[in-house]
Amino acid sequence: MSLKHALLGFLNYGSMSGYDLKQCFDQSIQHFWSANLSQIYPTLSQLEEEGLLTMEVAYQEDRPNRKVYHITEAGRAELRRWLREPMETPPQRQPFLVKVFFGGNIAKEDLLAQLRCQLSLHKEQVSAYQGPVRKVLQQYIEATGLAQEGLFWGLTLEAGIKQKKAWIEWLEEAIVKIESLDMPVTKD
Amino acid sequence: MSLKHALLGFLNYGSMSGYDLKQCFDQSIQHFWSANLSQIYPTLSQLEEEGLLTMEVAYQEDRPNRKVYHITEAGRAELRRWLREPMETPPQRQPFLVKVFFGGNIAKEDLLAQLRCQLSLHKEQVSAYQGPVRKVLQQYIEATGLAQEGLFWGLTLEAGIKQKKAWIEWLEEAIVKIESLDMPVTKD
DNA sequence: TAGGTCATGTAATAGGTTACATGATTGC
DNA sequence: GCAATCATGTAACCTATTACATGACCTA
Repeated sequence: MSLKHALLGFLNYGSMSGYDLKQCFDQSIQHFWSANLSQIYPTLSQLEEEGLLTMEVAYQEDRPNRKVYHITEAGRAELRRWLREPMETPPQRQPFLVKVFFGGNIAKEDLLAQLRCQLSLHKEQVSAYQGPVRKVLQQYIEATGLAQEGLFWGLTLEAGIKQKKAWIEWLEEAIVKIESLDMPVTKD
Repeated sequence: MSLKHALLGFLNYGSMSGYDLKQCFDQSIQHFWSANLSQIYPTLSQLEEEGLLTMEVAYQEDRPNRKVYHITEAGRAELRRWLREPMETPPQRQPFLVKVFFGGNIAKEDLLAQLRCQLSLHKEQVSAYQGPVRKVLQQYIEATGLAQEGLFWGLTLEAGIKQKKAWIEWLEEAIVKIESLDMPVTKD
């Protein structure tokens, strides 16, 4: 499970609570991975049981107490083991392509509306990646002073941007092709 | 759920058994969707209960009997409803990028090995898409005589190829960047 | 005779989402 | 007064994967 290893990865930078980890996810890897608190908390307990983390309660006044997790040597070893482990390319499910595949069942204009909607969403996202997301990553690099890792973080963003751009290109071409198509208009 | 609607989509071309549907999946949409028989069978029963399909047993000698499913008017309506329904872009989880993000924890050569492995896998897949997968799709178009839908099917293949090519480009660039990097070699 | 095709399923497990629950403090 | 932030969780549900079960026929 990548979630486990992402948690180990962040905790290897420094000890944190589940709540903190959620912020880390949202601020630095949300463009290719996300997790809910309701998934993070039980997973942390599990990692503790497995001896990959230890937990310590930080008592606070005025605020709820925090459970601060620390990575163990076994945790570090497991992280490195996983990072080196070979992997295949997991099949990417694309529900949108299911719609295109069966697009002959609806009117041309309805299909085009779908494609145009996806196009604008992907354009928004790529703008976000190139603007705010990149900015937050940059701040993250400066805050941690991890220049070396900053390069890897940047690479993951580049990957996201490339993917989005490929979608945009394809959508634009698909729209043109479908527009110039003779298709029955009456489908209800 | 896209699986349900993919099943409806195929059954709208013609009545089939679960086993047949599995072949349809493997022959025409496996590059963006896949399903196991153990998932298809219960889903078909569910669709029948919902009144979107009807079932008829085809008795056979020498072979196990087949359960042939037919789409109903309600099923067709549901398919069209779903096809027109607006959707966002589902977040794509990329476990490989998690590895890159935390790549600073392993030796440069180990990371490069991972990138090169992914590169060769994606290259293999894009070749398959441009060769055998395209061929099978072409045969499917000829067999069904559905030229109009053939265009949509082709578009989904193009999308897959674009995605793969984007990955390949990114991997090649990433490899070059990481190769020219000064990194501590000793990580165990 | 061993493995593949045809044809159906169930059960267990894993991974993720959504809803629900609690409760104090801070800012508008 | 109301929403957001901080901080933790549980429970139900959905989707998908893997393993298991059956059994006949066909091909190498």
